[in-house]
Amino acid sequence: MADLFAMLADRSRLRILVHLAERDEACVGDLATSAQISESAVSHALRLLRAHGIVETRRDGRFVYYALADEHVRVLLDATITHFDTQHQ
Amino acid sequence: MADLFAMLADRSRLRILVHLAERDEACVGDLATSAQISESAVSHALRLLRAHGIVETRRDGRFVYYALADEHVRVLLDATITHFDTQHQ
DNA sequence: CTCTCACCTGCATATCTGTTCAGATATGCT
DNA sequence: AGCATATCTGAACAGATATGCAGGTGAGAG
Repeated sequence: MADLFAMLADRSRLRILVHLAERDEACVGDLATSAQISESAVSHALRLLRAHGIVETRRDGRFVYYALADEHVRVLLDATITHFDTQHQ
Repeated sequence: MADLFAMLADRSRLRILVHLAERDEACVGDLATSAQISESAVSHALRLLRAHGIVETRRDGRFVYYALADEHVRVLLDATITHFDTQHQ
């Protein structure tokens, strides 16, 4: 349980996950540009997320598409986002 | 947002928070024994949680009672707990 | 086969984090 | 005031973590 939260406790990973929650799936390069992180860092981050079962991959030619593996993470993110929206005006 | 998750990303703090979620409030010594952490570590943990607005304090004589500052954290914990219950049988 | 593109991986490093220890502070009691 | 209890604090150490770099892999195009 702490492990799950630990995966959400990093700005880069959070950005990636929020982008994935919005788009259903995305490839590494897109995530790197939209989240403003180097491709290497994105790759490292995705590896961790994948190892923890938070995202899953689909290969299509040269591209690897990542998506949330589990609706629960989306729910958790949504809940937290709306909390912050209502909390800080 | 990452900061909130970071506070939940530690076994000791999680234990403390779960105990607080069950009991409404508790003093440092009780949390130390029930969560099986040294009083010093509990104190450090509670200081962080307090600094992040996750718990709040009430002094009563020599005792300091801690409680969840915000229903949202309880909701988040409950949601995650039930998720893990349904996930792993 | 070679080249390019998209992505991955190991290493090094700098930074952060949690815990313990020792000592400080605060409160109540006699 | 002196003492005991409850909690706090700062320093220090060990372990974890995120990032950039340099090179490696896999897949399609020419």
